[in-house]
Amino acid sequence: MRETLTRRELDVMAVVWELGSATVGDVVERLPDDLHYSTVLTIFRTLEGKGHVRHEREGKAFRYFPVTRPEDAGDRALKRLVDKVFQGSREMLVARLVSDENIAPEELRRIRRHLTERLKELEP
Amino acid sequence: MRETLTRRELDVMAVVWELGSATVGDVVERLPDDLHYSTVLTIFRTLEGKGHVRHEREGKAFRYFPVTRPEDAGDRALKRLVDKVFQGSREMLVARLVSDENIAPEELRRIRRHLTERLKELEP
DNA sequence: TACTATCTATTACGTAAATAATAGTTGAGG
DNA sequence: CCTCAACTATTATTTACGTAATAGATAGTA
Repeated sequence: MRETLTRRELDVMAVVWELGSATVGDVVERLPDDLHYSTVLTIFRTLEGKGHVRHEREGKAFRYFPVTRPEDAGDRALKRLVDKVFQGSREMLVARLVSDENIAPEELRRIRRHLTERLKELEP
Repeated sequence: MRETLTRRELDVMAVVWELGSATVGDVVERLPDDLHYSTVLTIFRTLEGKGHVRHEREGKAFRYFPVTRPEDAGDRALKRLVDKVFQGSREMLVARLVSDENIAPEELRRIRRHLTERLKELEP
């Protein structure tokens, strides 16, 4: 249940998370590089084996539901990124994250507001 | 030159970035799981093939220098993370990033300050 | 200059990942 | 109730990763 996702598996999970649940067909439709139906099915079975999704029958097809939340995968990836790429500095990471020329000021403000809230939690 | 890094390659690049440059020995020393000398050498050759490092002779050994910067790898990883895991929301990413119980308030303030600076750049 | 410790180069091998062909199953419409 | 399109199950192939053994080169030192 705590197994790491490969690139392709992440692609599929992204769709499942976004839609809330998904069939093989849903995923095939959405992924840009068009994979064979059976390819996606194989990936789903792997994901199920790893405990990231479960399925229910729906007509003759399977519908897959997420078991792990995106946050779980995200936390691990973020930790790795901070450690290996940004030399342990969360600040450096955020700096890069907002270095995009096209970021909306409103988005920056929202993020800043969130930090303020978080500060209040830590220092009541 | 724009090729993606595998886990192991990232481990090695992390050392190169941190030290500014590194020999095979440097890397073997620092990586926790002790890899064989020739293993690390192989990884360096792959990295060189992908354009992430170059080398100069130093005595009889090679010294490897980074060609790509951590920011480059970081930007790609962040984009992927935002898109696939955090459904396009940078805010959600930051929220997770600072959800750590042990984060220092001072660090939060530094990040917030940075956002303020960035806002000034965008809205002079 | 010959020896030896330390490097690089070459080659190999097991495992995991990615992809898909093909065989078997199912359910809805004629 | 039979058929066929749409699914799942099984099996296979190719490529990428990770790791290392071994062979060949090099440079400092006795």
